[in-house]
Amino acid sequence: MTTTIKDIAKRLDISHSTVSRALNGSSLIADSTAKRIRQTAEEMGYMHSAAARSLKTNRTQALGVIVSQVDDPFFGEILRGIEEVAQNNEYSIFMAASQHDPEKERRIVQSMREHRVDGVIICSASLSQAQSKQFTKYGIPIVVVNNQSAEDYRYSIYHDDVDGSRQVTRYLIGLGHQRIAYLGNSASGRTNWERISGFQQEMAVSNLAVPAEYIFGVPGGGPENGVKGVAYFLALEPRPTAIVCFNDMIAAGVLRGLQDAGISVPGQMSVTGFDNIVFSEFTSPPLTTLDQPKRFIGSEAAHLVLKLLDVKFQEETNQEPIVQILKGKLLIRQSCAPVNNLP
Amino acid sequence: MTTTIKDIAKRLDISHSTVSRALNGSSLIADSTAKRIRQTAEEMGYMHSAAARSLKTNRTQALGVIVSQVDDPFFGEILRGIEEVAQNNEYSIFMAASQHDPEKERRIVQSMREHRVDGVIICSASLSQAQSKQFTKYGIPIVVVNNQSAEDYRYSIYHDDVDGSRQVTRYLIGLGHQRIAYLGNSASGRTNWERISGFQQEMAVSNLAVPAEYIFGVPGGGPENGVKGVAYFLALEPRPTAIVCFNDMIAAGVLRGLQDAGISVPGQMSVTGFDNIVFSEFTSPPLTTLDQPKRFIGSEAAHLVLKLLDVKFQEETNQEPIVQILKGKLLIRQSCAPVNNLP
DNA sequence: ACTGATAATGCAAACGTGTGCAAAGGAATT
DNA sequence: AATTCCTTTGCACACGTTTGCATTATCAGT
Repeated sequence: MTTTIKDIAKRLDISHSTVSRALNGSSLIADSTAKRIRQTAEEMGYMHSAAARSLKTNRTQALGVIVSQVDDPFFGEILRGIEEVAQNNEYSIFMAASQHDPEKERRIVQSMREHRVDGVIICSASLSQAQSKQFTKYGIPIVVVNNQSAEDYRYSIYHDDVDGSRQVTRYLIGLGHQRIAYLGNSASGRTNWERISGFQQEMAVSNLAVPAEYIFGVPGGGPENGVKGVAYFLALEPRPTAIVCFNDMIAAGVLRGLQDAGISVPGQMSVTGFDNIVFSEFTSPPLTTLDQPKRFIGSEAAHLVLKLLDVKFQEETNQEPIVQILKGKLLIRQSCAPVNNLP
Repeated sequence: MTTTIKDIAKRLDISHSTVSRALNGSSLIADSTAKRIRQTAEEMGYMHSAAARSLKTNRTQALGVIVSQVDDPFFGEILRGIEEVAQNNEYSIFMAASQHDPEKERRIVQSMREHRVDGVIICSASLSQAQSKQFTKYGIPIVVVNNQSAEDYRYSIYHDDVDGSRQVTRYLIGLGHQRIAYLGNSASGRTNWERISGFQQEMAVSNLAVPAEYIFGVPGGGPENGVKGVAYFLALEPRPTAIVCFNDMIAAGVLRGLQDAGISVPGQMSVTGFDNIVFSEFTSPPLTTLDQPKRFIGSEAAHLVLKLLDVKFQEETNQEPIVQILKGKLLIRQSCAPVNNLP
């Protein structure tokens, strides 16, 4: 049997309420008795029952984190940021992957409601509005990271994809490129639009034309789609001299495709990635990419939920939406070069 | 207020025990009333209180997963395997990263004990014996995945690293290599030893000598260590013609180092990885590596804890240790070639 | 020595469930 | 019509905490 607060009380011939207070550091209890209690609690291997406690307090000290895929290295880093601040604030995390499956989403949301998580962080999972309402309806605060759906959430952390995409494009333009193509991921919503938009804005600033066929979308964010995309662009006439890719995975596929086609990077074609996932440094050539502060995004998201959970905050504030937009930084490596032969 | 079982009872002018039974599908309740109850439960947006329930039942339907790093792509895939079967069996998962920090480990173990997780899966976190005893002592079953420490656990899932390493080495020998070096990760315990051991065994089978300086250890599993390692091997005389790397990350670093040194792969040097993490396919050249069934390892681990939790199993069995050893498969890509100029 | 205030502790109810046992209501058997 | 039996429901307690309130012990001030 696990030892309870009452066991300790009995052993010390004391009321269990005293034990409870002592263990929670109440100032009501005399130092001497508090000390004795803590000591025998230790001896008996006592451990709080989170269940019993949260039954009374309506707090579980647990956060729910919903991610679309755990094995996506991008989420891995965000998760790390979240986990770190959760841990530092004595919160545990419930993790679940939706895999873009509505039925799984339903079950995840249900399970998290049953466990009465104090708050929820949704990572790029395009969770349906209906599901997320299940939380807000019952007063469970939600923070959304890099929201993909068009729906608006009150509290969210974004990466500034427009700005990031502009940085990348500007760099390429600075290298003298004029025929720049964009390879997007149609399966991704808002993120993709904003990256396209940033690309177009920056091109427009420099009065560079973007023919419609220079913007292409592939149906996913994996490397295999980069291979597809590059095949498309190579068939174009005139051919672009640089390709801005939706993310690093796709860019890796593009590099592979170009190599197979015997086109040297960056000699004959410049390529950029996006996100700076861990291995983008080890493609060949190393990928010039936009370093998105993933871990920081995660930790900010966690800080935000915790803030929403803070009683002081709940009272004082007018409950205005909080949206935090973080900027990334261009990371220049070796996949881009100046155009040598202008058209 | 969240609606409780009693609210439903009151609304239907019925006892709350009847509601409880109906909602748990007890056969005692008449179909007609059960139906009415389920329906109004739905209407009122009722959701079980996991806390209250587990207070009575001593079951939380939650598993703890301790990992050393969430953002390691290797663990990401294992996690996915775990998460999938947990979800399919109505279990939630508590995730925490130890970061190799003993203090964090302590807090994680405490938190999981407080939350009374039904079982724990430890992934390559070299959790101290003292901490893991905290679980077993209180009857919480543990399954260990790829245990690094020398300590023995009753239930564990291993990858057969000896066999994997032999497969890789045999392949290289088959290509005609005779001077083969091994680049290990000294920070990793058992895994590293076994991979070295497999390497040596296979070399011995073919009567090939392994000079002491051909086995080198770097202090970590990241790519930067691959760069270090390759510098060491290149200075050797005679130089090896192939390098067997501890894992894909290190191999990626080796590829980078070789490229910087102007040595072509696989023309002048063959390189192998280990694990087959997602991007090993996108290094240049694509890495020949040992495909470790990571997702499967994860799902097997989850199945094993669930089995340990099963009452039937607990009764029937003589409680013998269960150790499952899974074999990986050599994945031939383009980082290895036959030796052209034998010494 | 008595009052009043303060510090420390105990009592008991509640949180939302599950479940053994008793009870009620029929239906079936005698 | 009385008995037995089965089906369905309710009663009441327990799970391990927290917490408002009452109670006791302690002590200073008159």
